[in-house]
Amino acid sequence: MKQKTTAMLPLYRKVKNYIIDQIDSGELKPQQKIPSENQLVRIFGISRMTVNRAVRELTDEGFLVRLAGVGTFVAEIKVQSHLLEVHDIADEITARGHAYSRRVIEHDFIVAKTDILSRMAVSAATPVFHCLILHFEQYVPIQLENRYVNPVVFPGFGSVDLTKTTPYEYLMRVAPLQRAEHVVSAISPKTSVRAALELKDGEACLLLERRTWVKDKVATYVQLYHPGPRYSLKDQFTRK
Amino acid sequence: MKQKTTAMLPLYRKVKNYIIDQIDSGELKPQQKIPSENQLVRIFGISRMTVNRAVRELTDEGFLVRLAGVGTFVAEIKVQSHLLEVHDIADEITARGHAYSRRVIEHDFIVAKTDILSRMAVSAATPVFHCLILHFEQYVPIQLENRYVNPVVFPGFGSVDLTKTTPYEYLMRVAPLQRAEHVVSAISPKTSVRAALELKDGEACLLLERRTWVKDKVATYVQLYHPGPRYSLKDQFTRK
DNA sequence: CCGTGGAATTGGTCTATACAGCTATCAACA
DNA sequence: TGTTGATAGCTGTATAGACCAATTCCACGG
Repeated sequence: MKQKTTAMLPLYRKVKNYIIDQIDSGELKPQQKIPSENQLVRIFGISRMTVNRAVRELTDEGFLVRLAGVGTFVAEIKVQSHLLEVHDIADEITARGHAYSRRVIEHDFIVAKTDILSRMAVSAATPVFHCLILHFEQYVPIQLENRYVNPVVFPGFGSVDLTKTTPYEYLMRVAPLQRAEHVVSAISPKTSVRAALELKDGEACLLLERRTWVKDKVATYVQLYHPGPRYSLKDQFTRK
Repeated sequence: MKQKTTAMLPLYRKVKNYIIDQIDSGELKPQQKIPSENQLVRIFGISRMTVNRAVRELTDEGFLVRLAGVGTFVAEIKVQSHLLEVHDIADEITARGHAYSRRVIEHDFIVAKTDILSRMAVSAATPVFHCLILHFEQYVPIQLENRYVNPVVFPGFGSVDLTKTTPYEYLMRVAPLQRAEHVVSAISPKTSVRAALELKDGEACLLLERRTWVKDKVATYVQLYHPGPRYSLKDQFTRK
């Protein structure tokens, strides 16, 4: 029986894991310098070509940034890939040079309905954090954020001042995520959503549902409602 | 003045370009075997490690598939990356084990409206191919495909029998694409679309617009309409 | 006729070494 | 004081050689 134990991993994979684990655990933080190739050579007792491959691949994958003559550094958290990058809506809007504002409608600690619970894979006895925030671009509502947060992963979320910090900002600062799932669909909004987004009768709504994981636990489940006439998702890619 | 000419590219990059160019030009087709590492060593007169790096990176990037003891082959066209993979809807449905069928509503050679022309970056004097196809999953309409095809890139598209071949199948066979753009939005369908997709009054519609490029020319522009209640886009990613 | 056991081919990994180019530092010099 | 220049440490690329593992194929023997 052939097991993929750590012991039989190729050396360059071990080095990659060594570095990734330090980033995940927080021992290595963004901007921080990692050991040089020659230091890693000494640490592992392997050749520099092998270390080089490990570090180069992590760089290609976006975890590290290298600067010849200076060193190798942990990259800023990258949470994108795929069309659906995980961004802060506030950053996005200000990046367009537009005015951003938001209104925190709810921020509480609730026992969620069963459909939410099942999506978060938490037991019915566990209350979860919840918030409902309306985001404005140029004073026009552009996103309604209905978010559920797992208190096991983010125990401090209840005491965050969401008027000063966006959920994104807080969650990213506390724990880097490792997995995400997106579902995009078009819906006819319920009246409450329609009212919030100032949609006319019959106008459609783009719903983006996102689940993120931290250490194999669902960290958050969020429903992002967007006004159909004023919002679209765009994605480009070129190869080579 | 330092120019990034071909001459001063690193060797492994030259090998990568050599292979990619053969794929792009059609000299190497999917499934086809490429020269072995030792053959490339002889062709370029460089060391195997360098060839290995080139081929390994192309494999990581999805252009090639390797099989130890057998050889290296050109991968099936990968036109994904990002959430919005470019697939054949027919394959997708049959892969789910469902019945697939389609109805070709229109297939013609028209002078498109200005908004279409501008999206395709062709002059007003140039007629383009057009087709309108309704796709069914289990005999229920699931996608309305409104496609415009640049005759400069695909001169033979007008004479394809779309009841036997899907546009995707034909287009992919004739020319691999190099760039794509997707825009996802939620709309309230016009009556014609609503009727085709058998939507009830007030039901939303998920619109996916896609432009693809071949050799810096817009090859196709397609609008894909989906019934909101019966369709969603899903995307997952895990790192590591 | 079938299977078994090399041998050849191919990819996967690793080593030891080399040289080029870039950058920060610091000492020597004008 | 301010500039120059050497140097040490870093990444980037490339080489030649080696061993292993997976696969294919063919010759040989039952």
